[in-house]
Amino acid sequence: MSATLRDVANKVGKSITTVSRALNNHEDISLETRALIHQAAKELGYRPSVTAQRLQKKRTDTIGFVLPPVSPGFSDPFFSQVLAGIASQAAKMDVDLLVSANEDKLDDLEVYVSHVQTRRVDGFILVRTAVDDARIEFLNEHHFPMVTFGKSKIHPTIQFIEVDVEFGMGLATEYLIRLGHRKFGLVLPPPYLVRSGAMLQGVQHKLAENSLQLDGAKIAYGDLSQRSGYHSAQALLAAPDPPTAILSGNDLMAFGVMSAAQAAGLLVGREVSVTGFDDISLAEHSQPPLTTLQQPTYLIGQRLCELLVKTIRGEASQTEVFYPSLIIRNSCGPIV
Amino acid sequence: MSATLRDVANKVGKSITTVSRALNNHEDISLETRALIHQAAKELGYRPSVTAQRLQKKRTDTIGFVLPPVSPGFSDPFFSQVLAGIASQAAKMDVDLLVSANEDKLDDLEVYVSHVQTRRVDGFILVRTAVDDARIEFLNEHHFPMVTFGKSKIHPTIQFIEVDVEFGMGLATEYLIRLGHRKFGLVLPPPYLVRSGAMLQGVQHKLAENSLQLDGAKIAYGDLSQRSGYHSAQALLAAPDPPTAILSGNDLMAFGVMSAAQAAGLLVGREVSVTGFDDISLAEHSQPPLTTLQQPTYLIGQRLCELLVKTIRGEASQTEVFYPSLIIRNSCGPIV
DNA sequence: TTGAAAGCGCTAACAC
DNA sequence: GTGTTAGCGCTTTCAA
Repeated sequence: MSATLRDVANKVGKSITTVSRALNNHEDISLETRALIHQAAKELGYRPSVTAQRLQKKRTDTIGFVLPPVSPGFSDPFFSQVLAGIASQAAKMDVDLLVSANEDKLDDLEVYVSHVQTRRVDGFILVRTAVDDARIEFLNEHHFPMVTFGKSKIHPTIQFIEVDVEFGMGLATEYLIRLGHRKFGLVLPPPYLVRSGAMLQGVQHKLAENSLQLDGAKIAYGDLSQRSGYHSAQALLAAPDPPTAILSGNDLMAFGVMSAAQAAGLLVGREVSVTGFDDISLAEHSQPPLTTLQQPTYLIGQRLCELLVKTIRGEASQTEVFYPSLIIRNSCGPIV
Repeated sequence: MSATLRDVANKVGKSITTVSRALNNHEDISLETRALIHQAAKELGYRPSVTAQRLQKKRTDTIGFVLPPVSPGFSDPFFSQVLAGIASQAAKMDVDLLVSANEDKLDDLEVYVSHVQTRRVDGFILVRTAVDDARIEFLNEHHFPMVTFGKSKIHPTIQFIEVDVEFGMGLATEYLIRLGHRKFGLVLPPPYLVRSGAMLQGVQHKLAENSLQLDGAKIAYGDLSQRSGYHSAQALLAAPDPPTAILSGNDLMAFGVMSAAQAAGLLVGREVSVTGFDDISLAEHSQPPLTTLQQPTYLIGQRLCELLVKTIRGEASQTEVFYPSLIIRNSCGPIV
């Protein structure tokens, strides 16, 4: 098949070792031989076998990413973007990206355990940090490198990239208050996600600052799909004294919220205001275009990867916090 | 770190060879020793090193998937779904999935070349089959296993999974004709994609069957993003004698088309009809909900993976063609 | 039924 | 500067 070190060695009449070192540009090989060997390698189309290198180096130069569970039919465009960022950065840093999914309904954790035990990857990128996160627990116990998207409250020392969602939701809330809204509804991500609680706090703090408060009955939890946004909003809107503004934990749910409002005969942006979170590309072209919180999705992916690889390599690295910005479109309007 | 064969061998006082064979359930090891060894392995938490296995077996048990180019800010939910399907099937078939992206604007092909040369994967899944596809050309030359999503006209012998888009577009066209439409516009995928030409044919054939024909000036090509759908539709709608129905090559562009129509003051589903292709989950909740062609995205991913792995393993396998079905929602209506 | 030995392709200590 | 030797963890002849 493909040329090996031995082939190159034979061709130039040197030992395998010499060839290896020449190709890795070690100083102890004469410039002359180095050039000779590089030349020969090129002619033979030699490329090292990564597998052999991995065995010898006892590293995989591979990082793992487990797709958030997808009910067939639903997938979050947000994470596709993050993944694209990770993949691009991985190429730059010369590591491979191993993407996995749960084998059907197997426990999420199984995948991580298996990958660790078989030494398939050098570290993991975790998304959707949970309040009590079994993955973090497990990896931490085994001193396995990881970075998380969203800081873990329980393990604050783990490297992370964060979007300050509390700040973000505060921004949206403030905006809605200025528009005159006083009755708010929330459609949050599942409560077991760290992000969910932070979002709630963001809203509550901002309301408190303005001497307002949130009716506990006006908080709904979805599963991040439009469908769940739709149903949550239906309930919120059907209740007595319905909210005039609904903040959603992600854009997908916000789309569902808008649909529900429209199905209820409400004009979004006039009779009811809706905000999202993420600013996926669809948000710009929804009907009406969605007011939402933008986060640098692709960049986040890149940073996650960079942080992890640096952590693995023992290089200096630092966590990073992004502050989302409010993108004002037409899904919110002044209270009538 | 983690236990190796040697550790197990030492523990039971047998040779490494015996342990290896016992663990792989070779018949030539007494049931007794086998049980003993399995027991010991379990106690030590032994798991084989995949890297070592790969070196020895000269296979990587890994398949490659290169993300379609993503302009940061744009990513097609359709492919996230496909990817999820691939990943789930990969887990089932016990192979790893290596996901790559182009390092910035490097030629798409580079990634494939590099992976082949360094023997990183055993085969590739290709999406977005092009009319003249350099990737297929290259892999074929090197006798490297691959499956494509969408049959290649030039290399018809390569295994593929196909959605009959010609049939699909025919379905949509027929539906629109029945609604009374006579003036059609098209927003197609880039012409270098096999799919683009097939879609055009689907429309043209159906029109011809009904003694209608398509004005060449009413064909626009987008890049699969909403944005391009928007601009294409703007042009189509601004021209003299504009179409009353616009068929789009994917849902994302259809969203853009709807936005453009709405921006031009047209009521989608009444004054202008729009269809999409893919039926991504957003389609159900767009405003208005999009009439589109459904294809079993997740399943397609699974089949692609299955087909590739079987091909690699030399098992019997067969290409498969899916026929999309028309999902009628509210973006189309009778001609007024 | 079991073990010794070789080798997958590479890197790294240690000599010369 | 360069080569010899060993070894990463595994599978697989081939003997015993």
